[in-house]
Amino acid sequence: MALTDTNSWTGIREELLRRIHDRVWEPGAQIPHEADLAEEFGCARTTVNRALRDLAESGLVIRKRRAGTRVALNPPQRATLTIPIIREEVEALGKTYRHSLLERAYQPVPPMLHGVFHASLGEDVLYLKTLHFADERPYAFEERHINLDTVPEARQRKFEVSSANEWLVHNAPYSRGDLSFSALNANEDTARILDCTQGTALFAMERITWTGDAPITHVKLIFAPGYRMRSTI
Amino acid sequence: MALTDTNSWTGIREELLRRIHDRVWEPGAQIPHEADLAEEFGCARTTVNRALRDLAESGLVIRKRRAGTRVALNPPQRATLTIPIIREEVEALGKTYRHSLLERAYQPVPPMLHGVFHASLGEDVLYLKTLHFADERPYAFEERHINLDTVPEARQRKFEVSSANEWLVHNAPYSRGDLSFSALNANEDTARILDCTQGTALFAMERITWTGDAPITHVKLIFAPGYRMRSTI
DNA sequence: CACGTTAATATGTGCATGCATATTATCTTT
DNA sequence: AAAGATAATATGCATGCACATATTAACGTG
Repeated sequence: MALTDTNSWTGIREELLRRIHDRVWEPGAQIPHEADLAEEFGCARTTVNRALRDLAESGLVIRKRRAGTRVALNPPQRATLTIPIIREEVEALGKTYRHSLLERAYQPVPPMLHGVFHASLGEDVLYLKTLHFADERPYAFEERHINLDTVPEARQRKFEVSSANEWLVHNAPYSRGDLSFSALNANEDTARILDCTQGTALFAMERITWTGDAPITHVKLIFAPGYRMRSTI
Repeated sequence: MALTDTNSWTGIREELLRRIHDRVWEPGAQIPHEADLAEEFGCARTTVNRALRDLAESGLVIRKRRAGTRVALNPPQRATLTIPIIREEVEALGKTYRHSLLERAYQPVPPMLHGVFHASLGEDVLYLKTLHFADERPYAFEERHINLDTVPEARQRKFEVSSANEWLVHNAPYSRGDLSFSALNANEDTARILDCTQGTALFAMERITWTGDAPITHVKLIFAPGYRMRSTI
């Protein structure tokens, strides 16, 4: 038995992981209580708890009070992806970033968003169209709606120097958000803006952020051809 | 000062969050040490530690030994997305799932994967082409390479009844993986297979999983038109 | 003054313990 | 026997303490 260092919580986590991987404990099976494991590893229950909590967080085991801990039947395949600020993403590629504001207007809430941005908001929505460049080549096209009820200060901002994204990140922290990714064919407009041929498959990301119950902003980002969003599990 | 319940670690986390959101502590600024906070909240240092650890995990604060804790300058926008087993995803939509194995062959490692599946593997790679259906309509097209050095048992499997994905999830747990998403235009083959017109923008997901240093499998999933991958922040 | 050594300090983590809480099993009561 | 009250139990969480470790600041020596 290749013993890992079993008196650190990470060590214990590794050992538990090994037992799950090696099917010492089958999927769905119950594993010993914290107290027993603590005794086996010769450590405090707190330490085992820490390890189990961590495994539960990553979805590998399911814990319920009184019911005990069991190995997850279908270990959900979770990936955490970091959505960077576009400027940083571009600069990380070693390219110079620039953005240009194509349009800034006060618009009625588009029908698509009536469900989230309550229709009662009337005209109080700021609409922004921005193009992000990497080394002077179009990188992503952004359409954004900002809820002025939630973020009235946005009215004063031109968003010409610093992008709306960065400003909002720093000034209107959100508590939760919905995110979705899709593929779409470039229409005439986006093809022109992103400098590609019509019909090209483009990667799109849509996001709505909220603070509490109030929507802050809706963004749709359409990336230039060839974009890949990467992540690790 | 709207006081939250400050003698639970979650309560303390909320209060700290509030101070960050309300800019009591500006981005980049140092926040008091655990000991001071513990005294202020009248709780044990451990409890404050727990709260701070959690905030650090979600990227809102940066912690360094001796250097202290400071509010993150650019709170990274992290999203955890769960990659479901296709069958479950389809069934969750209330549709009936079916898959069909289009091809099963032992192939040399494709050049694209030489970097990961070491070329020395020679022919020991199982290649699978699978089509997943939802209510008898194509849902996703899957191309997969399985490293038979790592998972020799796969040689015995036909993968006609249970899909390779499910079998691998249960029989070859991975320790890490690379994931990427992109958009592509349907070529003649994929258009035929997914029953759409050539050129349609399709959402694709690529994934390589490893156990330790040994690659297990590479999958490329191309979804039928209209697919959206959703997540929450 | 440059550079390596040492001390101070903030977080990281372990331990023993006790109580809280959710959930299940068991024991009543009707 | 069905329904409701009660006890048992496994995890969740807080406490106080001690020591480990990384990092910075201060110090001292050539």
